[in-house]
Amino acid sequence: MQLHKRDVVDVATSLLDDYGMADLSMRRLARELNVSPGALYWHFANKQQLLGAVADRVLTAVDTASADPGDWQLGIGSLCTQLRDALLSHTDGAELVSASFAAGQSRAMGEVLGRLSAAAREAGVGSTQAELAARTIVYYVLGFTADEQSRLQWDAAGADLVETVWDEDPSARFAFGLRLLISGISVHSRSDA
Amino acid sequence: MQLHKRDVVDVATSLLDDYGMADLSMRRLARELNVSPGALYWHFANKQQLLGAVADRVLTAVDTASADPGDWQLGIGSLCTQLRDALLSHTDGAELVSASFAAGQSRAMGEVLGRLSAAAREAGVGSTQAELAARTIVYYVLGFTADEQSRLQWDAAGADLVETVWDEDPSARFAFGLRLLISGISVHSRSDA
DNA sequence: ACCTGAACACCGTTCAAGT
DNA sequence: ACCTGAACACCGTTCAAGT
Repeated sequence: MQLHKRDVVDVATSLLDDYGMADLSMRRLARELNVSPGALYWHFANKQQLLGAVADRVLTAVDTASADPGDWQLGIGSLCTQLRDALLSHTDGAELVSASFAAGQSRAMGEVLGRLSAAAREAGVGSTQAELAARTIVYYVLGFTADEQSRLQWDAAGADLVETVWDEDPSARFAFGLRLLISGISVHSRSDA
Repeated sequence: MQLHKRDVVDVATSLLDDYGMADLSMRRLARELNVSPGALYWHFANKQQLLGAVADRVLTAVDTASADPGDWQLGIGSLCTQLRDALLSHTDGAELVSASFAAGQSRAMGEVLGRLSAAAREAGVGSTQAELAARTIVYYVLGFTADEQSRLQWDAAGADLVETVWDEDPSARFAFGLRLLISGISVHSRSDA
């Protein structure tokens, strides 16, 4: 039967979950799909584009279209929490989405950025600065979660008992950084431009 | 004559500057040094460790030991500006340092983190939160600069005229995000813990 | 239109053996 | 102690040729 983009992304995602990014190669993916490596290049221009599609699949768990909550601080908080949860629910999820975002291959991250900008404008900052604030938040969420996930996966792999202060209540730690950013936005929404 | 770590890092850095991360391979590096690939593994455990050494070389331009300026906001600002400048002065510098930082292979980034924590404590936040604030700043600087650099390199390579709002005064844009974070730290340094 | 086969030009890492 | 040679087990991508 025919190979469809959907099947490719499905299998790629399960490969990611089971073995991580290092083992998510075009050749291995083709093997798993029982096609030749070249077949993938009929459906995707290159590996980056394929990874972008997998990133967008991971991000389907993030609701980027829900009605505005009216409270911008809450809006940012819940969106970022959803984003972090989505990344943590796949092996190397943060690394994958970071790379795809950096390469400009994730449509979904574009939407996240849009929602965050909207929230910042709602807070009362100008639209140029709202875009900047949104990006700052994204850098934080991706950086924090990639860090968290690499530690999680590191001491899930045998290296027990190394749990430092880092492993205690990551959600609270995550929320703290977010509060820092939200406070910053608050400050810049009144008085000075 | 003998191969020393210093020579390896020297040549690796010039390879990075001339061809970028994608072409900084162990085999290519060995070729350039007129040794066999295996020789590198006498001096470095693996590629990650070697890249960490190159990252630390890039970061020698960042002064992590200067006397405290007394003004923590200025201290954070100048350190981050130095960091960004250092990254921008090597091809794929931000990507390299990001990866090495994530892999825990950069001694220098550890020192940057320490200096930022100290500045946050000086601002009046608790030491646990100071560590978090420092990481948040690092995620921002690395994320912003990697983004900036990839755009710079992209439209240095032929794709002219695509200059959007992104390319106008990146330094001012960088400073804005930094101000956001510094404001956030200010807020959390008084009243609430 | 969609895929195979086979090639091209590479990788990182290991390790017996040499000096 | 330090390095070579050669191997192992892979990569991403292209493209004529097949159906």
